[in-house]
Amino acid sequence: MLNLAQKFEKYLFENLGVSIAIEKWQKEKNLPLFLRDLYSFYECQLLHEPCLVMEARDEEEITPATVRKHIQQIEDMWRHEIIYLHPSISSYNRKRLIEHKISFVVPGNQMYLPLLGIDLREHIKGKRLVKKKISPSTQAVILFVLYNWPREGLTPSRLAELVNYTPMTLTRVFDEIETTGLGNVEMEWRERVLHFEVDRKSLWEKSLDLLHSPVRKRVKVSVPHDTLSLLLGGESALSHHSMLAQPFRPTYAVSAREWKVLQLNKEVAELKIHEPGSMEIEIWKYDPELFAREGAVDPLSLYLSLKNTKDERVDMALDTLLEKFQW
DNA sequence: CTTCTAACCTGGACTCACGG
DNA sequence: CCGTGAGTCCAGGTTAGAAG
Repeated sequence: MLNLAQKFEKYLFENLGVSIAIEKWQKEKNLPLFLRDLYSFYECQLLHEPCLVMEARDEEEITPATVRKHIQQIEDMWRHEIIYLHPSISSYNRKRLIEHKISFVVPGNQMYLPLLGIDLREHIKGKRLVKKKISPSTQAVILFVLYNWPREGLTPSRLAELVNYTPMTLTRVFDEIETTGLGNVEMEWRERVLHFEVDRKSLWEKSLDLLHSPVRKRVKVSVPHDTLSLLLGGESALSHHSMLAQPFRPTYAVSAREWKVLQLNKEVAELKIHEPGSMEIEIWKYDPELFAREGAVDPLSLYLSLKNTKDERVDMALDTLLEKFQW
C-alpha cells in the first residue's frame, strides 16, 4: 500500500512525466509541535524548483484559512514553494484554496501549482468514467467464494440465493468477474457457470486492487435505550479478532437497510459530534451479516474497511489478522 | 454550506432461446 | 404449450461531484 507521499510521486510522474525524489525535511524538528502533529513534511525538486511538501496526517479536512495560517508560520523557515498535500478536498474548500493561492495536490485527482503554471483539475472529469473498482454485489460474491470455496461451478441463480441478490444482479456480477479476469465464466448447457482456477489466497491477492472498503459512511450516534445487538465493526471488531485493545467508542456495522430500520424505530440518534456514551456506526455497501461470525464482521471485509487508516497499531493488527487467516 | 445534476446500483417487467 | 435461465430496458432510490 502506497502512502500519500508515494502516491504524490506517482501522480506527478503519470501526469507531468517527471520523477522526483522526495525526502523527509530535516528542519521539521524546529517547527512547533502542533504543526508536526498535523502534517508530515518532505522536500523535493520539482521542475528545478525546490518545493516543500506539507502532507496532512489526518483525513479530516483542515479549512483553507487555517492551512494558510500554518503556511505563513513555515515561510520563515522555507522561502520557496510550499505544496499542501491531502487525500481528498471537497469542492468548496478547493475553491477557497485557490482563492488563497495555496498550491495543493490531491494525488490521482487534482493539482493546483500556480508557480509552475499547472492547474490540472479537469482531470477529475474523466475520472468517474474510468471504471476502477467492482460493484458491491461483485465484491460480496468474491468474498462469498473466498469463505465458502465451492467445489463445483456456481450459476447465477444459485449464487443469487446464497448472497441475497436477484438473478439479474448476478448476471452483471458474472459480467464483471469475466471482464476483470478474476474468474472464468463458461456456458454449460444453457447456464452460465463460474469457475476459479487459482486457489483462495491467489484469488484474494488478485482481487485486492479491485476490492474496496465495505464502509459507505461512518456516523456518530447515541443510543437512547441501549438495546442494540449489532455486529461489531471497525476497531471494535479488530480487537475482537486480535490483541488490539478495545477502542474508546464501540463501532458497529450495519447494512443500508438495517440503518434505515434503526432510524425509523428511533433506536439511534445521529450526532454531529461525539458525546459521552455515544458510539460509531458503519453503514456498509453490502450486508455485513453475510459473512459475519461470532458477532463481529468477517476478517477480510474488516481488513478492507481499515486498510487505509493511518494508525500504526491498527495496521499491525490488520497484518497479523491476515497472517493468521486460514486460507 | 446548499442546490443541482450526472452517474451508479439494484430490482422489476418483459422478451428471447431452449428443451421437454 | 410450459418452465427455466439469461439478457434488455427502464425506473426508483442514492450518491458523489460540480455549481452557485
